[in-house]
Amino acid sequence: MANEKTTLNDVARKMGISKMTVSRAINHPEKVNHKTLDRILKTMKELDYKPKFVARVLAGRDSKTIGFFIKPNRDFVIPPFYGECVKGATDWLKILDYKTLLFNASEKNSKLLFLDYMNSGLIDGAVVFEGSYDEELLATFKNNNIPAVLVGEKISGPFKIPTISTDNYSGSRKAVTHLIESGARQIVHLTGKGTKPSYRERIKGYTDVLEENGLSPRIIKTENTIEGGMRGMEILQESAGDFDALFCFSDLVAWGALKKCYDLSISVPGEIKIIGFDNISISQYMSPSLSTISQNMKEMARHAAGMLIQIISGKRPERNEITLDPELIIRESTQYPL
Amino acid sequence: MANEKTTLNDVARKMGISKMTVSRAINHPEKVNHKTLDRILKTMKELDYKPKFVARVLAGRDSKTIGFFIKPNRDFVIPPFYGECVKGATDWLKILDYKTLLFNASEKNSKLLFLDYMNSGLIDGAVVFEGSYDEELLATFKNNNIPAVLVGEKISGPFKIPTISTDNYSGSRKAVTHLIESGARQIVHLTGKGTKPSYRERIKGYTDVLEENGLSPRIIKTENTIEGGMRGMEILQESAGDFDALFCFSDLVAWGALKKCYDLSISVPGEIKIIGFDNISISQYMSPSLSTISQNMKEMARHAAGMLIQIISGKRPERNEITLDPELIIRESTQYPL
DNA sequence: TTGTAGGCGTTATCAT
DNA sequence: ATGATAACGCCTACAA
Repeated sequence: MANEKTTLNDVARKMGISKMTVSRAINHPEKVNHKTLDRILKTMKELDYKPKFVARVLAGRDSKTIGFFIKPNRDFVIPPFYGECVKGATDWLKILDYKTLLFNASEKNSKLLFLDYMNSGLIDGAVVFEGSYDEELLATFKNNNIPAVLVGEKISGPFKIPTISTDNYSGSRKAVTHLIESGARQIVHLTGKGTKPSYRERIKGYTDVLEENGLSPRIIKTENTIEGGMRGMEILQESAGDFDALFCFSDLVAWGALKKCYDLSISVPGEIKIIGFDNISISQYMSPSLSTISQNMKEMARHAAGMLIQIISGKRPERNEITLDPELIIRESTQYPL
Repeated sequence: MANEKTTLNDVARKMGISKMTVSRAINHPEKVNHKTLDRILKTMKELDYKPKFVARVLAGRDSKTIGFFIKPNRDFVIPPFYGECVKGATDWLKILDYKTLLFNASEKNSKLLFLDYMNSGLIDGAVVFEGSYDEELLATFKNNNIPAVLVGEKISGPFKIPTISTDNYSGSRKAVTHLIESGARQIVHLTGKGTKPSYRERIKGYTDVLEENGLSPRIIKTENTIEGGMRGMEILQESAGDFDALFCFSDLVAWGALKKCYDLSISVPGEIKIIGFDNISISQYMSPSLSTISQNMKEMARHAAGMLIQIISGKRPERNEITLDPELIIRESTQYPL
C-alpha cells in the first residue's frame, strides 16, 4: 500500500492543475482559492501524499531541526543529570515548531553524521549538553559558523559559544553549609579529575565556607562515576584522618560512596553524612535517599532553546553566559540520626 | 571560513572539467584517470568540498542510515536494559557502513520525524527496542513496507515484524530455581501490568518451577518501575502471608523492593532474598548488589543488525524469531546470610 | 488566483 | 576516460 511514493506532481496531474498550486496549498494556503484548496487537500489525502523532506531542504527551506549532543555513558544511558533538561529543551523547541535529533558525542561517526546533516541543511543548530563537548567540536562549530549553545558547563578553552549553566559556587556553598548545620565538622570533598570550570567553582565554594567556619578542607580527586565514588571512600579508609561528612561532586559519586559505606557497614547518616550534586532522578531511591543540590533543569532548558533560536535567526543573543542558582534538597543522607 | 558551501560544480569549474567527472571521482574512482583523480581530490580539499547528503539522497542514493526507536523514561534516561544492546547494534551497523539515528518512541513528534525521514529516503530501516513499540507503530511499518526488526520482546498483536528476544521462560526458571536452591520456600513474583508476552512467559516459568517443587505461587502485579517495586513491597506488607523471597520482573522493580526493605529495616538477603531480571548496569552497585538474569545483549545486537540489513537488501530473513538463552548472575541479594 | 521557468546539488544514462 | 542531459521533488520569482 502506497509504496511508490506520491509526489507533488502526481497530485497536480490528477487534478489537472499545476504543481505550483499544490505546493502553494501547502506553504501559503491563504494564496489559494478556497475551493481549489479544499480539493487539493482532499486529493492529497486520497493519494496519501507526503512532502519529501530532502527535496524541500534542497530547495532551500529551513529544516527546523535541532541536533542535541549527548554523551551516553558506557551503557548508553544518558547521564541522568541532564535528562530532564534534554526533555525540557525538546518541549520548548517543539513549541517553536522545531524538531529534535539526538547525536552521540562519544561516537566519531555520530559527530560526522551531524556535520553531514548540518552541511546539507538538514539541521539548523546544536545544543551541546555538559560532558559531551570537546575543543574539537567547539572549533568545528566556530569554523563553520554553526549555531550552538552549551548547557550545564562553562567553557574554559578558546572556542566560546553561549552557555547556560548552574552557579556552582553558590550550590557548593549551600551543600557545605548544610553539612555544617547538620553537625558535621570534618568535611571531605570528592571532586573530579580534570579541569572543568565546574570542578574549580565547587572547590572554591567548599573551601570558602570551611574557612569561614574555621574548618580545614580535604579534597580527594576521583573519577566522576559510581566507581569513582567507591574508590574515593577506599582512599579515605586507607589514609589517616577522621571525617564525618562527604560533599561529592555528583550524585553518581555520592552513590558510589554510599555503596562503599554499605559494604563497610558504615552507617549513613549515623557515622558520616553524604551530600551529592545534580539531583538525578534516582537519588531519591538510594538507600538512604540522597541529599543533593538541584540544578534548575527546566529553566536551563528554556534558556537554551531560546538562545539557540535567537542565534539561528541571526540575532546576537543578549547574554553570552547565563547562570542559574541551584537549590538544596534535603533527604535522609544528611539528617540527624534518629 | 567556508561559509558559502562548495558544490560539485565549484570544484569542476575551478578545474575546467565537468562536474560528472568530479562526481565519479567520489563514487567510482576506478573509472577516473589516475592523474585527474589526484588533482580532483586535491581541489576538493582546497575548496573544503563536502557532498550534500540531501542532494545525493534526492538523486536516488541509499542513505545507509538506520533509525533506532528507544523509549526513554520520564527523565530521558534510556532504560538501562538495552543500552548495551543499542551500542552493540550501532557498532555492528558501523561495520556494515551504516549510520545510526536515535528516535524517541514516546514523542509523537519524533515518530513523525522518523516517518518524514523514511519517506524522504533519509533512513533505510528501523530497529525498535523493547518497550518502545505499539500497534500503531508496527502498523505503520507494515503499511509502508518499512524494513524493521524488534529487539527484546515478542509481538502479540497482528502486525508482526522479525523479533530478537530472550528466552523468558528459561530465564525465569533459572531465577526461581536459584531462589529455591538458596533456601527460599515462599517465593513471590512481582510482575508487570499489561499483556506483554514476556510477562506471561516469565510467569509460566515461575509457576512451573514452583509446581515441580511442590510450592505454591503468589503473583503481584505492579508497575514496571522503581516506584512499582516499592508499591509491590507495600502491598505484600499490608496483606497476610509470609514470604522469604521475591522474583521481580525487572531490576528496576527489584530496586524498588530493595529500597522499601531498607526503609522498613528488612534485611536482604537475611530475611528475604531478591532477584531481578535484565542485569542493568547499576544492579551491581545496589545495596546489596542484585542477583539477576542477564540477557545476552551483544548477541541480540548482532542478530538485530544482521537481520535488518538482510531485509533492507530485499532478502527475507531465514528466521522470523530469534530467541537467546539468558544467564543467571548471582550477587549478594540472594546469598545465604553470613 | 494560477502557471511557467529555473534552480537547489547530486547521480544515472547514454554519448563521445 | 570524460562530458552532456535529464531527473530526483520541491520552492522562489516572475509572468499571465
